Amino acid sequence: MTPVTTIQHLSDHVGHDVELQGWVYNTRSSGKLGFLMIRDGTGIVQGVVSSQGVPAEVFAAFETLTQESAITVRGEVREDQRAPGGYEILVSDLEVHQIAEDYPISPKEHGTAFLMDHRHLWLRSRRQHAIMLIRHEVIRACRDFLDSNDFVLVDTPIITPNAVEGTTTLFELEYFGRSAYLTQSGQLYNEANAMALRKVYCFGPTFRAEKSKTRRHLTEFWMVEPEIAYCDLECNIGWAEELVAYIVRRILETRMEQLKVLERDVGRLEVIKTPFPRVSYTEAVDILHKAGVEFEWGGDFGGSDETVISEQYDQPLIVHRFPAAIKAFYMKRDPEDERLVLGVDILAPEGYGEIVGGGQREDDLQVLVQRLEEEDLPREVYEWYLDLRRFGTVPHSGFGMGIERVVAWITGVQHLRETIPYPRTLTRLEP
RNA sequence: UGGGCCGUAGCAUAACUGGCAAUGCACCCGGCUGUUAACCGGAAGACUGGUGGUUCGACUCCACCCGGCCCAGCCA
Repeated sequence: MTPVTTIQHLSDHVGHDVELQGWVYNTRSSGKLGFLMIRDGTGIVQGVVSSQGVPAEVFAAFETLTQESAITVRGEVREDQRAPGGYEILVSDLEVHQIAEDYPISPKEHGTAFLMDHRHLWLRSRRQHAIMLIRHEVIRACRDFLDSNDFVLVDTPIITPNAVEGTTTLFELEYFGRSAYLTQSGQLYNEANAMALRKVYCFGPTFRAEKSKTRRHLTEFWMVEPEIAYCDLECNIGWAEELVAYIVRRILETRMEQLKVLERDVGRLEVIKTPFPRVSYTEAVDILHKAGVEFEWGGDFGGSDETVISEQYDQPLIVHRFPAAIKAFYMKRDPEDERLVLGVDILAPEGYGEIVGGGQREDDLQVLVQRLEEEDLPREVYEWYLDLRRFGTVPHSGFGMGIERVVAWITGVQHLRETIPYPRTLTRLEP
């Protein structure tokens, strides 16, 4: 009985017969010598089919194979310098489960619109496979880091009755005769959960109906949001930078092969270490001025501003203490400067933009009520949230980290749409 | 929602100043016992996104429509 294995474990079987279950990635042939690239979901390996070494019907079966046909092959694992990857299978038996019809994605170049229309098939390609493995590892690293530091996963609702930040566009849905919205952040619920369980996080999909058409935006994306009771801005920054550094370290430890497939310059990742450089918003404005960028204190940074600022460093950059006017109502005022709030963003290097946003929350009932009024937000729907300031209010902080932006930065891909299996954007709902 | 660009064979591109729509890949047929996105030979495949206009003649110029991409705003 030939043991079944997977391509990622082939090196354990050199010199022995194995069985692989997979799909045809590509075929080549030199007359009576056939080369068969086999893909099995864990990797790609070359199979060699010799007309002299196999029964005639096996070689005939090889000749019928098309791209993405489903097959089982058996044969001896060999180490061979001529094989891509260094290992190959000397095929002795080939079982065809299905001959695939004309596969739309050829090994040559395609446009992104075409590939996105075939996203369900594009995921089989080497590059997308590598991105998905890294995405998985980024998510696992987030969970491992938080779990091992005594954070409790407490889920927050996807369907919500009102906006977290009134101004942002929400996806509205009909909920048994009344309006409801898809969540754009679990934060307000996180704050309640932190008062119950001290250190918590939520991890789930987030929805923004913004009409943004840039490579940095999706309408549906995944976010991990930690929230910590008895934690000020400094404490919050510490958690955020340790999380980011942990993720980078983990990917370098476990996914070097995938980073190679993506031709990522890993030197840019290997230098990442805490503490990250910090600048206040006001210092960041100075950086812009010194770089010759026209920018008025009080405004929000645009994508190109962020790039100019973060390019001064080879580390993720922590920007803190923003003007209150450009941040949400729940951000705590800076006791040392009333114009500012205790917010923090982390900008990824190499122009990948904001990967983390958060801050210390306003814990004073009167100030919070006043901020709601200033923002013209309906107080009734926030009554439960205000309860958190009536019953044992304490300093607390939290942040959200966008998974796709982190994956884009680590993998070095240009567009967020390749970092999620089925991207949802302004112009794309299928497949 | 503004600004810019683009729609040509299944895919990726070309066609100069308005004059017979071309090349590569994929598919099909044939050749090749070490290929590396193999290679060599052959065949097939297009009302050039839509509607109208200018012209002897439109892939090419003009108007409108449809679809997409990039940039900006907003954000993670």
